Amino acid sequence: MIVTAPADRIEPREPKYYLVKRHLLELIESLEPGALVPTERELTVELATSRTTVRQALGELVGEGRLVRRQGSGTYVAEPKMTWPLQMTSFTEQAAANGFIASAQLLSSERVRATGEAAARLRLQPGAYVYRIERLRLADETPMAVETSHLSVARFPGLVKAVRRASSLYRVLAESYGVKPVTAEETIETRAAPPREAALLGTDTGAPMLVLGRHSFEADGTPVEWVRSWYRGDRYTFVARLTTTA
Amino acid sequence: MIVTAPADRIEPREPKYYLVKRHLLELIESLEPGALVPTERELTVELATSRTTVRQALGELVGEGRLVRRQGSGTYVAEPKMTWPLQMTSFTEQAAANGFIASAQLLSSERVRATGEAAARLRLQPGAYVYRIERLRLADETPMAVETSHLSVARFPGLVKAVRRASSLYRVLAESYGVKPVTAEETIETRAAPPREAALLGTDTGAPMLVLGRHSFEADGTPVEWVRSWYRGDRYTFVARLTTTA
DNA sequence: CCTCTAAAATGGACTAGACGAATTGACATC
DNA sequence: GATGTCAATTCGTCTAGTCCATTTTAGAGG
Repeated sequence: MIVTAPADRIEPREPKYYLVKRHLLELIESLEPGALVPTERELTVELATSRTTVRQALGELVGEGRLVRRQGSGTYVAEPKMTWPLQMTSFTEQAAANGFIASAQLLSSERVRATGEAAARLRLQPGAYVYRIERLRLADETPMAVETSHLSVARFPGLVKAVRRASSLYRVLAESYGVKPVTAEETIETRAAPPREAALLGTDTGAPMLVLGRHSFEADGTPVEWVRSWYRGDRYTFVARLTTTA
Repeated sequence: MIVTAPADRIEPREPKYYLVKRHLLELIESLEPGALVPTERELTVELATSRTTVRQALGELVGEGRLVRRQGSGTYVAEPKMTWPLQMTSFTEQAAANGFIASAQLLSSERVRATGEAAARLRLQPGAYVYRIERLRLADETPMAVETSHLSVARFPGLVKAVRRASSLYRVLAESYGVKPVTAEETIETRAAPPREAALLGTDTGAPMLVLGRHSFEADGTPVEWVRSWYRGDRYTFVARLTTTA
């Protein structure tokens, strides 16, 4: 039994690069991770197209985590993506739950005046001071995300000193300030990688990224922090576990 | 107080197209949604670059939902993104909560033998029959997602007939079969739009998309359905609300 | 005034090629 | 055998252009 749509079915025309992409997908599925695929110039000859078109197809497959390009070397079949849970636990705990050792590399920490968005999120007067802590998050030495946290200076005096020694911000908040976020609102969207984030995460400028925003609160509803994290879209699949609250 | 990273800071070089992108971002922020931005050929002259480079910058901004391109007309500043909650409620209820009227357009419904993944997800023997229902989800007539659901034929006999009349699959499950999913695992990843999905959602092949997979279960852990939905990455920001379960 | 038609303008897809940067491998040298 | 050097190969970036599809605009004709 096959029932097709009643009406005005759109028949999209397939761009040429998409034919190349499908050809490559078949090839990828017949190979093992790590295997070398033909060079861009070989593909232009084989598929009778230009290098630009081949690169567009390759680029999408790289962005989807199916291929890895290495300049000077070649293009290879990628390892499968990792899944990463969205949970109310810290990065450190999430990593541990997945069998990784989490660490953080402090990129910068500044005391700045809150911009409109940060001030609103943290429920502060515009112009109030906030810490802006930027860290590269690693799981087993592999860079996973670039994370920029915003916290109120008035609320957490001396925070940066404590953070510079510890890898878990949540532990510092709990142990030094007695603050424990219990709810959070997490947003997810797609973005192209800026040069800096791309370099830190070992990918190319413009590669598709997943940007997570976390806005976390204490039990009484007081905002604790506002974080924006950039993850490589070709490496991670996010997983949220949902239940009926009713 | 500014503390920079201790070590080997990478100084990424900025591709030329990224300079164009930043220039355009400034322009966008100075304009209202709906405003016309210069044509590609004008930008080529103004920024002393090639059209390919201009188009790369424009393409990323379109993918991020900042610009809208209309062939034959021009490129315009886009409306802000919509946020879409990840909740254990149905599409119909989610839309209602956001003030939209949800509807569905049936694209196809087939009775097919379960592939490896569908069989595993629904805990069926490989080769068992499943319904594969493909629907275009609309909120206030605007296409939001292309949704492909998989459900066991043995478990829900005659399902497609019921679905053809109703817009809410969850309501059909509850009213006709007495089945109510209470937990779900939702995965989120980035993908480039295939021609078909792009056409259905009114965007271009290759545009960045968010692909949501939903795997839902009854209270006793029995899998109910497995769904894959394609959303336009330039239109929606997903939001998950998290709480500590401990 | 309205309607139809043709031309102009715009974005969409693609080509062929240039040059640069990173890697690899062969080869000469020690 | 170990090491350094250089050339070939690979991907990375960018250019200048062609041709097409769609939309808009201007004008001709009623």
